[in-house]
Amino acid sequence: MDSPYAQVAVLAQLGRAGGLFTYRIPPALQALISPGSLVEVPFTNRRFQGVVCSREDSTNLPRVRDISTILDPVPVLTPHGLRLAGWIAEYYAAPLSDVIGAMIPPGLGRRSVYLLEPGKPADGSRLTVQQRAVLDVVAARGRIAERDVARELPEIDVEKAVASLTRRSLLIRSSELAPPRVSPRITKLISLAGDLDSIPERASKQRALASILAQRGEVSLPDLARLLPGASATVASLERRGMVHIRTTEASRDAPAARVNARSEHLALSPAQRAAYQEIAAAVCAHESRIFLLHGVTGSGKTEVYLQAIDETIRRGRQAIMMVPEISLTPQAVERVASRFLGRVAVLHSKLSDAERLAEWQRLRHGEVDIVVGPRSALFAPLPRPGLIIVDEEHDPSYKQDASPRYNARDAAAVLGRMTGAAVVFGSATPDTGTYHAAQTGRIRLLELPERPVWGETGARPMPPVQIVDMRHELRIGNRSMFSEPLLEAVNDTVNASQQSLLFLNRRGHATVVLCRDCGYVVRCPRCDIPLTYHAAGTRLVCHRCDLGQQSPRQCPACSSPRIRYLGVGTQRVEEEIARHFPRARVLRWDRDVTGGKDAHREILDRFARHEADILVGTQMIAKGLDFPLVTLVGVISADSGLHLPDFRAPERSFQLLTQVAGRAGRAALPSRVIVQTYTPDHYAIRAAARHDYHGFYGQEMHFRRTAAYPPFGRLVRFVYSSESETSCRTSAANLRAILEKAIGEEGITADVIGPAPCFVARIKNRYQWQVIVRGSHDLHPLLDHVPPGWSIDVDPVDLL
DNA sequence: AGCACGCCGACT
DNA sequence: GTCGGCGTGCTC
Repeated sequence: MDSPYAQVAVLAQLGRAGGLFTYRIPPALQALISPGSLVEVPFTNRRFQGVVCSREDSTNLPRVRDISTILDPVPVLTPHGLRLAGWIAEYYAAPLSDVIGAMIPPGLGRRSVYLLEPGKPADGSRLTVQQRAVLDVVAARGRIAERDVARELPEIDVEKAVASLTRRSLLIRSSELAPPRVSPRITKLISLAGDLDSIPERASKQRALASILAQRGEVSLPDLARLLPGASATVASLERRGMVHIRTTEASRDAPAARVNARSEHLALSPAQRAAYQEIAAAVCAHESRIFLLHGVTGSGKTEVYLQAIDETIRRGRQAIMMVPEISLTPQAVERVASRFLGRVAVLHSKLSDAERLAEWQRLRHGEVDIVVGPRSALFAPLPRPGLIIVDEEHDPSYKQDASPRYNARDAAAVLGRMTGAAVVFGSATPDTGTYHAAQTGRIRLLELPERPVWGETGARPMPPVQIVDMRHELRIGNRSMFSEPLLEAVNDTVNASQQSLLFLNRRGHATVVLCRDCGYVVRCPRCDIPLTYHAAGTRLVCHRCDLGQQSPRQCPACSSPRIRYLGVGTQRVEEEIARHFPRARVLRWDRDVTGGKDAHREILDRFARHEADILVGTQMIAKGLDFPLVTLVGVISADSGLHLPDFRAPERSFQLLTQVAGRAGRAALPSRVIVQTYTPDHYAIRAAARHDYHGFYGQEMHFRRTAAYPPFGRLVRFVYSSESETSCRTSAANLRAILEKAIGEEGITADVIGPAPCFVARIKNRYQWQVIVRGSHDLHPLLDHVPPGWSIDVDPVDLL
């Protein structure tokens, strides 16, 4: 235990070499430091945070510096967390320090603080007035945050003075553990305190606000602001008149859980659900790290199986992780967990501030909650004894992180399960073909829920029939609109029946291409080369890759023709057109362009759920996990978008998306249907989705994958090079190909090299992207050591775009 | 990330 | 002849 050295993963982007450095543990810290400890270490003239990975008896390095301090008495990584980090770093060829950086919450320190270097007084040095002033402030305060110095000395260029001082070691820059400064979210609640009629006629805004209050009673300020822009100023005026009463409350930051006011009870399980539950529960009880694939059609009640398995886990004193693809898109599933296990759930969602995230992390670490729900990072929750790890919608590509470390949280979950003896459940209606293949070959246990169970008195809920509409036929009969006759009729019937429709389109905005009718010029993003998309709001063109916006041209930039045409459709255009066809129907749109406050997305869904609209138009965001009982029609405007992308998984993604969207229909007892518009009605992915036939699709897809040696019959590694110079991409890529071919020979691996070629996304923000892909039947890791720096390495890529 | 060392154009 | 560009490489 008294090994004098430690390997420390330094939490700074220190290029390659894994970011691991050896430090001496000073005697005073000997008893305090163990693997997983968060420490501060000197690094050149600065200090960084680092995590101790191991203790060492000796070192042969000529110069080893001392660990400065220990920042937290409790290790920030559990032993199994450290082992998981090691596996991820190795398997995904990422620096260990990057992996550990991703595993501990941001906001765990990283706050820049200055302090005087001990034993290096400033006196002998020549200092500018500015530098002197900065030193004085730091000396007076001891440790002080950079921004606080700037605040105290507004007239001084603090950054410049500090740069000079740190260069001479008169000041050193270090970081300190930021205390979780979770300031309470104060909400003002406004109510009417006087007589509405005493407000003068001409203060119309005040009268309007007061009448809202008269109608609704107490209303929160944010809610008022939504109803009446500029409400806070109006409230202030009313307050001066003594017309309103203002009460402040501390809103809970535990938003999703807090919204749930009633604890829900377990539902009765169908025989298939019960069988699945019992196998999972048995594995949990036996501390057996089995992996299950819970394959259940949409609406088959996978969530209820998860919930009861979680219950079993926590009753046995272990903890559960439930991963969901993207939390803002699956509010309903999250709320079910929160309401079933009131007060025992930490919800990690993307909108948490650093301080909030840290607070949730601390709650988990201190054992205050034993269930964590969140996106892929939930896998890193600091749980002492995980007993169950659920990966909901396991096929979802968002489980793969698209920046270093490029890990797949689903596959890492399996590894963590093995390390901790936790049961792992992958759930999906449309499993990843690789996962299903593993289940077929017995490497993981397959649990099937083939039917939608009957709950309560509502009767059977069959899968809705899917009608494929051939849009080529619609063109032939003279219908050039985006809606086929059958779809229009169906929407009409649904509106008339006071039921709801979902219209799905895989594309935001208004028109997809802005084109000159005379010369064919297409307006493109100057940085990414892709056509810009027309958004009706503000007549702006937006790049869907880099978000750059510009005005739509009045005339062609190339030939000055005024004949500008807008081709293709997006959600905004569908929304407008549908409103034109059905003027009496109430239409809502839900996509990434939805603006407004934090809860704007949620509000749209809530309004739709309360039947405040008849038709919801959306992108693939509406495909996931939503459950609206009144939805009896799902329309897919164009099933083809995405199907023809240059990626071998395009059919699989299309099949999954269509199946998921279709699954939004018929969640309750009402008869429902799905209409799919397509120009390729005979494509096997579309036909299989229309039949709700996963196994049929799987069979065809496996045949193709085997022939092409693609996963799961082969392994892939993708290498991407990015540079402002296309030439440098080209030469680097050619060089990499040669290196890889040589390495394949040397290592005796069966593999081939695909490329080099520009990525499908050929340019992003002025940087060209080139890729080289290796496809092989062996483990390809031995090749990775040969790859020169500058290449991003993606092991098991989820797309090749 | 910084900051060094190290080879090629415009200046006292 | 030097000052300075940022291209590779190292930091325990």
